[in-house]
Amino acid sequence: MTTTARPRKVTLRDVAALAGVSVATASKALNGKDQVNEETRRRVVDVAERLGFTPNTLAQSILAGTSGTVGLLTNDLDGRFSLPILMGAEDAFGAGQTSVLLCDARDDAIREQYHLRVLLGRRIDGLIVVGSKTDPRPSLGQKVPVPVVYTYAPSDHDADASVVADNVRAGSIAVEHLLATGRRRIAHISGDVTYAAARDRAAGAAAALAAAGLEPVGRVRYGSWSEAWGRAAAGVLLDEGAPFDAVVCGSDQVARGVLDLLRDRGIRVPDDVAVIGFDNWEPMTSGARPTLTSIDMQFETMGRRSAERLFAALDGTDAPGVESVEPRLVVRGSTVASA
Amino acid sequence: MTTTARPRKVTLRDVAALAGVSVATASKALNGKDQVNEETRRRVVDVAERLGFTPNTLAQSILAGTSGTVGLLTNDLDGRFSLPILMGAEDAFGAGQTSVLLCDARDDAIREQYHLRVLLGRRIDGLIVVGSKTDPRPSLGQKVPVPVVYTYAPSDHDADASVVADNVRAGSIAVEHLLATGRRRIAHISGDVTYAAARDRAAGAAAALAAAGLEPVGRVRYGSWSEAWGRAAAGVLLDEGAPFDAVVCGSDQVARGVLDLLRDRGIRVPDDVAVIGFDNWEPMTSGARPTLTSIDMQFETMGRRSAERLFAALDGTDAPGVESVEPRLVVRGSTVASA
DNA sequence: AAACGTACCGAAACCCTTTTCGCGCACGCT
DNA sequence: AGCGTGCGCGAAAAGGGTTTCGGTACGTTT
Repeated sequence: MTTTARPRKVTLRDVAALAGVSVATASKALNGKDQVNEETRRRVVDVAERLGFTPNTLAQSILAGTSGTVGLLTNDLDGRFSLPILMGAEDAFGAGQTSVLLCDARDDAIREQYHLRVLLGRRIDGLIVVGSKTDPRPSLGQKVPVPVVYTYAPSDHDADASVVADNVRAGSIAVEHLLATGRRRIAHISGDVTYAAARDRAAGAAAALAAAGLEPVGRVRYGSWSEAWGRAAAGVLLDEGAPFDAVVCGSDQVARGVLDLLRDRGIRVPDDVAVIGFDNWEPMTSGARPTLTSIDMQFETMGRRSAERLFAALDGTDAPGVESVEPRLVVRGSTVASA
Repeated sequence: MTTTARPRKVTLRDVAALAGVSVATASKALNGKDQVNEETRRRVVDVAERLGFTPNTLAQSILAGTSGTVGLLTNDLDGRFSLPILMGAEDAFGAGQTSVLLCDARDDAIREQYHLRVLLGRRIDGLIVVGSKTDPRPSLGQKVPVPVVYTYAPSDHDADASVVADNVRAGSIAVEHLLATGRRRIAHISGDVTYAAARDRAAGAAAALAAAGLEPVGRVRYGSWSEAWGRAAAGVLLDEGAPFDAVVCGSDQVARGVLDLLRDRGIRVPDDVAVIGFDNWEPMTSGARPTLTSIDMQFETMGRRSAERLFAALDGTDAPGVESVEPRLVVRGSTVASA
């Protein structure tokens, strides 16, 4: 238990003293301000380096009025959606000199309030709130004295700024791709109906079908976001006997289940039936046989955009409202043979 | 572009003024110190509430000398391993009044140095460094003036504090479980040989086999951490003809591939062959047919332990050294029929 | 009535850095 | 020699909160 007394933090005063100048001069020397002799500056910089001086950002912040930090309040830290968003945001901020304070509220309003207090106490310059579902979430309201950007889940208040995935568009893109590959009889096996993401994707898919003057094969089958559901639903679909040449799946996991069952039944993909998923989740898409075509929701872009809009809000140059991020089609073997 | 002039932050001075007391009294009133009349206290608290006063933690920190924040420096933000660690740590800290500053160095030493400077500038009280592989990583050295805990990847310096997954033990546990279910001819299909995790698990498995007086079926087959590799290796294993009744797989993804190929070849799991994976990654284990028995490396526990050790180090009551977290067996259908 | 105690309150110092402003000094010019 | 000029540096204030210490007012004791 050698309590090796950690060296007291070295302060600007120490540097100044050792360099034989005042703190004011030391400060100017280190910050590249003029009004300081080049020779003096060298001496100060030298001492600072030798002492391992690091300016206390806290003290700078208190004076500047801005802390150079933002809060990242997530509700779904174990989900795989919030992670890329987090990455994108951290990336966008890290490039500047903004640091990220991470909090996980675990979908609990009490915890959220608690974290909010702490973050405000730390004088964050802004806040990004990451939802756990795509469904709109209650706004933190106007009581928060810093700009807020909601992402993944939009705020239910119009005047707030939100960045969301465009699930409706994603649904359309999926169907349009299937149509482009010559499919005409398209079934839809989705996920949990209580998720707006499931319903939105279905709506987009339906719209694209209607625009092409086609009828869907059966109605959308909702269930859960699991492979088991994908297998079960695909089995039922086959047993019902209505012919189909493509299946839009609510997520990559569901698609994976569908693929497995089709394979079991000896149905060739993509020759007999094309399959497409959502999320472009690499472990699912690359492990599948054949590899899975999917719609990437661009979570990382969402994170970056959230950060960018937060910056804009800090400058006072951000129009509130919901911004959708365009999804991206990633073609693989489950829809196109050569891919 | 309604630049709604955000309300200037309300300070203790404002509260004091409005309550008709000095800042000192206001401070004492709000912090529950004695030496303040109960009636005065009520008045101050009341005003503070009405003004939405939040004490400036930065100012408190500058005085206290400790910031109440810790750095979480990860190198693998997109990996699924660091995330639960992060959660565990955030959880352990969030319970107290410590906030987490998140940085992603993306395995780049330059970026790491940069982030380190920033974090030290922000006067973090401690630092957790999350590696991207389980292989030892270069120590940040003694230059860092705050306690550091390395996790996932241990530091290569003995005097540092590290928290790691016990991959050797995990390998042994896997084999012991297979032996307990009556298996005797055990093959091993691993992942990328350049990963210490792969080699450690293999070593543990080999030790457990040897302890039971058994020979492995063939040598460990290294490849990559993918389902495709699992399928390929399982195919080769079958074609070689040496009988086996169990396969230890380097990861859940590899196991999934092995399961798929066995299924293709009409081999029954777990009746003919048992399969076990590592990581207990839910999307893999639950989607597999049958569901996959796996060894949970307890990442979340690692995160929590890292936080706890960091706390201990702050108290000066932490012995340096590497601490292993005990893995946990999770039995499912791929090794036991009834499960 | 004078001395003493006590309970409250407030001025000021402190933490660390930045920034403004003024001072002193050396130099060049008249 | 005297004056103006400009450069280099330092004193001091600011920023928000906590804490120490001194002071005030009131009630109590002798």
